[in-house]
Amino acid sequence: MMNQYNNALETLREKGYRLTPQRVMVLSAMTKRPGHLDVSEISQAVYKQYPYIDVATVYRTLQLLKRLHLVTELDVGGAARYELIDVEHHHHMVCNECDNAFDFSPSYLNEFRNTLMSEFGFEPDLEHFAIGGKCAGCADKGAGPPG
Amino acid sequence: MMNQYNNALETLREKGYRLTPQRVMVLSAMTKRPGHLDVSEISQAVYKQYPYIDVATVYRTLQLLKRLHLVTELDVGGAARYELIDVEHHHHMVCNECDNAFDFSPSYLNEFRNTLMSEFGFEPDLEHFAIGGKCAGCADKGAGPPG
DNA sequence: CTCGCAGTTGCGAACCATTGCATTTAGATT
DNA sequence: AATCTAAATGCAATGGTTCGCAACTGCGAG
Repeated sequence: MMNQYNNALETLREKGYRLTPQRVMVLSAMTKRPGHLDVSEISQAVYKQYPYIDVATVYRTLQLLKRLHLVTELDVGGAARYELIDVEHHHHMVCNECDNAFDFSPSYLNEFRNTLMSEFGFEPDLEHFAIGGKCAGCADKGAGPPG
Repeated sequence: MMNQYNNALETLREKGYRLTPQRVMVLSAMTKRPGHLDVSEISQAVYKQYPYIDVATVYRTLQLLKRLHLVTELDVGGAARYELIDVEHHHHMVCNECDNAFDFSPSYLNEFRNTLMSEFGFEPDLEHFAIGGKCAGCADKGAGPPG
């Protein structure tokens, strides 16, 4: 069975990127603790194995993995969060109130994508797609006035 | 005629927010120089009138205006850029290659919004909406391997 | 016109993320 | 196993943005 971890390592190797211990540890940490992790969570996990890794390296590794479509980045609210891409990959709705993230299928965006491409020749990057809003659980509060 | 500047001031007042000189100057600067401005551009413009305003205040003002839907924020690539909301308001496609921003009408998102709401009860915040991608002018380059 | 106070500002520090550069190293070659 | 070199790391510095808190002020009440 070809899991996300091995798939990621294989992809790196076959694209000519080095399999450094740092990269392996980042991937390993993300595999052991799946979900939407921020950089400090990933770093903490790696520190347990190897306390000397630099944050810059973690950031650079995540950027690389993002460029190769091996992780997705969630940019809504506070520190960015990362997640290994599922085989069955999906997008995110992030609630501005409770900060929970929900998944939705890329198919919902198909019509939108097609329109942008045919009308403007603009090819939207829907790999890294997240949308903010208010989830079903959170009632109407909004940006209230001060008084 | 009720322009964006006066409309913004009026909205602030009627929601109970104070019309401080700093806020007025930020709005004035954005009115005089319309388009997608980053914080340093806005600050520079304000400095000409009043050199002692703090960047934090500019940021806080822009956050407030954003919450009130008086400006839109563009978060793609480098420093965030802000723009007074047009009466005929629109969204942005930002090219990841050349960094240019193009507008598109909210109507393109209607179907998408409706689907999210009916399927998940999730109300997407499409006021602050920007999408990255590759514009018609920029050819295929992509994330190439190192060698 | 003065008073009072919640809303704001300025300042400094903190935080998240990125970058330049010297040093180290993965992995191919011999 | 020793060598080589482009790629990657660590470190320190930088840039963009946010936050805590004390001082200040817009504006409504008296």
